[in-house]
Amino acid sequence: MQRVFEALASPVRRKILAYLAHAELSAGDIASRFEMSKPSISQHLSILENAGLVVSEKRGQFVFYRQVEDNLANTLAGFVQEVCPVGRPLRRESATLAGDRGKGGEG
Amino acid sequence: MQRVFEALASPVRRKILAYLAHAELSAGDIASRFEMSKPSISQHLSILENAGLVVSEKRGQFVFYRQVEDNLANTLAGFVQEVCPVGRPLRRESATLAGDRGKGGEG
DNA sequence: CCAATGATTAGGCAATTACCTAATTATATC
DNA sequence: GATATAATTAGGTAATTGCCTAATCATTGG
Repeated sequence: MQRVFEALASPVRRKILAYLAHAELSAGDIASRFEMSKPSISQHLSILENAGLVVSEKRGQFVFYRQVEDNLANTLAGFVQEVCPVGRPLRRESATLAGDRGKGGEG
Repeated sequence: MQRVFEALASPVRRKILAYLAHAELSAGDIASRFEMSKPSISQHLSILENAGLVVSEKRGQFVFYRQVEDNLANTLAGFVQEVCPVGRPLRRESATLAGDRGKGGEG
């Protein structure tokens, strides 16, 4: 949990997570989206991986990164439950999402 | 949002938020719960306040702090929506909370 | 006004973070 | 094996963070 919040404290790392929201990307793909050296991005990726927010898989020359879906949402949801006085906003959020069930799909 | 995540990166600050989940406390009340100098706690409190997560109110000699309830949950919920692939865990969370409605109470 | 209490501001220091370049490791291709 | 490409590791530096003590500001009460 500490590692998750440390990881999220960086704008670069949050942006990486956003990139990985919809697609798996190689380290180079990610680095090319930032004006920053590849080693720096590699470091950011390892911080995200140590936090359990992403996993990497080597295929050939490339290392692909993807999100570990459950960890981020679960960690934040758990934290909110613990620290928020009542969790009213989350409940409101819940109502909305609950209303969606049956329209979208669970997975 | 950057300030919120920066604020949450510190264990001390998260613990302060937890203390403020159920009660309003003075700066001294909070400081007494940590093995840390009052000025340091004061600094942590100002970081939380600048992030919009708490507000302070001076009454007599004392400065009382309390959570700004909506901001934390809303910020995190918004972030999860943006960055999580599908939001499945949040949906599951939702189902639970939705099931609670009618039993507990909305406020 | 003067002393006591609560809290913040100021100033300084150690540890950490974030970045860079250079070097290394691993894979693919010839 | 030699070369090119992808990625990480190593090493170094500037900026930031986190903590402390001392000093200051504000309020209460004799």
